[in-house]
This record gives sequence, structure tokens and C-alpha cells, in this order.
Amino acid sequence: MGALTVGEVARESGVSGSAVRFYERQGLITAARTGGNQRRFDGDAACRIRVARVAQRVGLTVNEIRDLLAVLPPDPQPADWQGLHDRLTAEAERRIRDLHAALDDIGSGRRLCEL
Amino acid sequence: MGALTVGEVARESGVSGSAVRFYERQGLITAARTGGNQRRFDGDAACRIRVARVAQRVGLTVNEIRDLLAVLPPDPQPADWQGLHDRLTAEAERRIRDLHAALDDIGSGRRLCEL
DNA sequence: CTAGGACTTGAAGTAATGATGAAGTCAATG
DNA sequence: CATTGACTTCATCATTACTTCAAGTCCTAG
Repeated sequence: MGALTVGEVARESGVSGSAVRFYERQGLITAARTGGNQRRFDGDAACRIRVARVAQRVGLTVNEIRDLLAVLPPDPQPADWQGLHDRLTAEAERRIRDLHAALDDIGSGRRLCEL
Repeated sequence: MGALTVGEVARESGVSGSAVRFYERQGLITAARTGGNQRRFDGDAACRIRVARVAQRVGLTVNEIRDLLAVLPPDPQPADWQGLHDRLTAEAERRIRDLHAALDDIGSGRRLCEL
């Protein structure tokens, strides 16, 4: 289970190694270190990265994602996932509303120039 | 009519002077020059900038907006505005679809981690 | 004509999100 | 134990969309 290297987490999560290190620096994931100073992640890490990537599609920045994941305990329970899910959903819906508002501004009879 | 300075276009369009100069460098707007090498825009410029800002809300980059505005002749006709409007609308709808797809991935019974 | 504000350029800075490269270290294998 | 691939850090580059700065020029009002 635990004890994945950077490369393994990268493969499992579908991002590059440099991204994995970047995400650790940013606090999205945490790693233990071997005697030789190499990172060792537990399986949880790839999972958090996949969540992070969905959050990015929704439009969250890495900083926002850090805050989002900060409330997620290690070994999260269903309720924890539900909370994340709800927050991401709310955010996605907010962005959709913004886009609809832009659409309304674009349309609505007024010529673009008179916005 | 014609002959607005950077500052005047900035006030009319609601962006900063440095942004106006930036947009000119990027080809979103064009300017004539006085004998003393100062920019003089026509009223069209502030208009184009307002369009550009709507396009940014939709998620277009400045480069994409340049291409969008490139097809807009000086003194555009209703059909020209309609074309812009259609392209922006299509783009906004595409982004909305992407967000809905993300929402579907988030929901749909699968836990976030198994995406 | 002069003072002042508005303008000019070019370079450099900023923030976000990494990619890439150099130089060196670790770990598993034959 | 030597090789080799994966790892380490630190630095630098890239992109996007601007902002800020310095040093100098223009233009308009008085």
C-alpha cells in the first residue's frame, strides 16, 4: 500500500513527476522521506491528485485546491468525500452561472459595443 | 469621434492605460500617431476593448481575442456583430458543456478518487 | 513661454503552473 | 561493486496578462 515513489504516483495519477513534486511543495499532498531523502507517498496521494485535477477542470487554482484538500483527513470517510463533492459541485455551478451571465450580456439585443 | 488618447480610451473602456497599450501591442486595437508620436485612437477602440473583456469572461485568451477581432472591419455592420456574437456564444456554450462534464464526473456515484 | 500633467519606450516584475536541465545521490540488479 | 534508472535540489525557461518603473517628450492652459 503505502510507500510509492514520485514516479509511481505520477503514473497512477496521470501527471508528470515534476507536477507531483510541485503539488507536494504546494501542500496538496505530503510525503515521508527515506533515509536517502527520497519521497515516499501513500496510496492516498494519487487519489488526492486525481481530485485536484477535477477541481482544476472546474476552474480552481492550486491554492484553492490546497484549501479544499486541507479539510480532507487521511483515510477519508464517505462524509468527507461528500463534502468535497458538494463544494466542487457548487463551484462548478457558480462558474456555469457566470458564463450564462456573460451569454446574457452578449445577447439580449444590445450590441456588444454597448455593454 | 476619432482622436482619443490612451487615457481617454482607458476611461471609456474601463481598463487601465497600461492595458490599453498592451492591447495595442497585441493587435486588439490600432492607433494613429500624432507628430509627437502619441497614440490617437478612434471611438471604435473602446468598443473593441469592451468586446474583448466580454470575451475574456467567456475564457478566451488575448491571442484568441485578437483573432476574433481581426475579422471585424473598421465601422462594422450588424452582420459583423452578429458573427462575433455567434462565435462568443458558441464558445461560452462549449465551456458550459465542459463544466457539465466535470460535474458529471464528480457526481455519478463514483467516488472522486476513482475518476 | 513655462509648468504640469499626460504621454512615450523599453525593461523588468508579478503570479500561476508547471517543464526542463544540470549536477549529484540512491537503490536494485547482475 | 559497478551500472543504470529513478531520485534529489536548485535554477532557469515558458506562458498569460498585465503592472510598474525610469527617463525622457509632448501638449495645453495660463
